[in-house]
Formats: sequence, C-alpha cells, structure tokens
Amino acid sequence: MSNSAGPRDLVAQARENWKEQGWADAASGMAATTSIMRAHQILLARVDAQLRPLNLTFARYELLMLLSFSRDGALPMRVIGERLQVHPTSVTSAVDRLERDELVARRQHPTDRRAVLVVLADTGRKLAMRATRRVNDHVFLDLGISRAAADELTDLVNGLRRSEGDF
Amino acid sequence: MSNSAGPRDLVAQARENWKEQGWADAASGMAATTSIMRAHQILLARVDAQLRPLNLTFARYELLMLLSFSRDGALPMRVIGERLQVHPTSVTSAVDRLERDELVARRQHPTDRRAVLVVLADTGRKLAMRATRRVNDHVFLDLGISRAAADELTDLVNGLRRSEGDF
DNA sequence: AACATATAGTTGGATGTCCTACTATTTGAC
DNA sequence: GTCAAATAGTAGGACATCCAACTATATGTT
Repeated sequence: MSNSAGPRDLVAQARENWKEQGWADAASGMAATTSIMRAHQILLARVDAQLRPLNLTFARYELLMLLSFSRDGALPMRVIGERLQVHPTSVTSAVDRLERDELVARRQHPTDRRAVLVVLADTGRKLAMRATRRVNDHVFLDLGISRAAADELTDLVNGLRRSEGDF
Repeated sequence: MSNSAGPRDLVAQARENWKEQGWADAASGMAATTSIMRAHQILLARVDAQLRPLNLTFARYELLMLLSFSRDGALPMRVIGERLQVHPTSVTSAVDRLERDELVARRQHPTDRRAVLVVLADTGRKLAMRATRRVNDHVFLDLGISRAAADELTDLVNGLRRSEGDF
C-alpha cells in the first residue's frame, strides 16, 4: 500500500517494503546504503561529464592530483594504491592509460627493483590544473546542497569510514 | 605543510590542499564528493561480500528485489531501468546473467512487441530471500554508524537527489 | 649463505556502467 | 493510410573495480 499519493521516491518506497516485510530494524541501513549508491552515481556522472572533454575520468584525475600534490611529482604504485584505497590492479590499469596519453611515465625505483615509480609529466600537471578548474567550477562549487549540508555529509561518512578502519 | 601530527585522513588532507591552492570555495563540495565515493566503495564491498557466496552482486540483487516487490513478479526492461535508474544496456547485462542462472526469464510483452518482460522465477524469489537475510543481518542492521546517523545521511542525500530531479 | 615468506606489479577474467550505433515496432502528424 | 519520429532492446566498445594466479625481488630466520 503506497500508491495513493505514491512516493515517487524509490528509497522511501524500499523502506516501506522493508517495514512491511518485518525488516524494520534493517530499514535505515538499507535506505542509507541505497542513498549512497545513488549519490555516487550522480556525482560520478557530473564529474566525469566535466572530465570527458579532457579525455580523463575521475579515477585518472584523482591519480594525477595525487601526484601533483606529492613532493616530487612521483610516487610508487603501491603508495598510490594505498592513498586512493584501490586494488593494485586498478592502479596498473589507470597508470596504463595515463601513460598511453603521456600524462605520466613509469620509472625505475632507485632502491627497490620490484617497485615502479609513476612520474607526473608536464602535460599531466597542466591537464590536471585544467581539469580541476572545470570540476571546481561546474561541480564542487555547488553540489546542489548547501555547503553546510555537504560538510555534514562528509562528517557522517567519516563515521562509516572510521568503522572501516580508514583512520 | 600538513605532516606534523599529519592527518592520515585523505579527505581532510585533500581539503587542506584545496585551501592552500586558493580553492577554498570548492573544498566542501570536493570533500563531500570524495567521501561519497569512498562510502560507496565501502558499502558495495560489504554487500557484495555477503552476496558472493550466492553468486549474486548488488546490481543483480536489486533487480531481483524489484521484481519480487512488483505485483506480478514481472516487469518490462524499460521499467526496470527507470526504477533502478540505470542505463538500458545495464539492464540487458544484468538480466543476461540472471537468466543464465535461471533466476529470471525473458517473456514476450502481451501488447507491445518491442518490449521484453522479465519474469521472476521461483528459484530467483527464493534466492532473493536468502540474500536479503544475509545482507540485512550482516550489513544493513549495523552500518557502523548509529541508526540516526544513517537516517541523516539518507536525508542529506535526498537534497542531492532533489537537485538531480529524482523526485 | 640458504631457504621460506612477504611484498610489488602485472596479466587474465568476471562484472558493472555508460556511450554510440543499429534493429524492430509503435505513435503521431499530415 | 503513410511516412517521419519516438521508443524498446541489444550489440560492441571503453573504462573501472575486484579477484586469483604468477613473476620478480626483498627480507628475515636459522
């Protein structure tokens, strides 16, 4: 029963279904999880739309920014994976494509012959700056919620990250 | 500099970098976006870990649940895409795999010969129930934040979804 | 020194998501 | 009624993510 003035809201709809099935205890967690999935989809689409003209994706943009903020504009693959919290193979994949576009280069690690240093190229640094301007101006500057709300969101996610051992 | 007592928190670190570069205006949006990305990764991993033994993923689980809550246990592809808010080709892909595992079946639409009805099989309905128990018990029941915090999170995301025209 | 164990990356495979065509069918305007 | 335009799905391709397995190199224990 929920189609009178019918919530067009899928999350609210799911929450009602959960309650009706006797899973009310899990409803908040389900709703929050579903909401995060949707939020992810929305924000990723907005960012990627800004990066597409530059032949970048959010994953590769993040990697470029990580390098550009690093002391030497270079980091080992392993460190990149740690910082971005992605699987080593995801780093391999992203670096492959960045290297293909000559935005970064793989170099030998000075002391550990197993390791690979990823070095930011000038073109990569410049592109990262251009990308940042686009993303800042067209996405981050106004998410469609107040800045206070955005900060609250970040705070709430911090709780989740804490439970995952992020810090 | 920011490596004294050094925030191990990547999001906080990024926010500092943003401020140092004179992008303070965009810092909240950047932090919230990055937080959502991480939250998505964490929750998806938790859910998928519970679903993997059942040979399911969150995407396919959602589709099964959508069908199981539908009046006839059957919906056209188009409606599925609308409800789950994913691209038509994503629906094709998910239904392909569910059909491969005989959890759903494709049927002709009674009146529109372009359309395809996806029908939930008994095995699919049973598996969805088992999956729900696992996900409820091991993920949704306790996200690692309070139930109030989860609800706040859902509320804040509602603001974002509103700005995207979700309702 | 020598060998077992751990670490760094890559390769190959499965999935999911989106985009761009392309086919089949239905709708709507004239 | 006819034909253009819209709609429903699918195929093929690019990317991202993870997992499992494998190679190469480093470490540490005896």
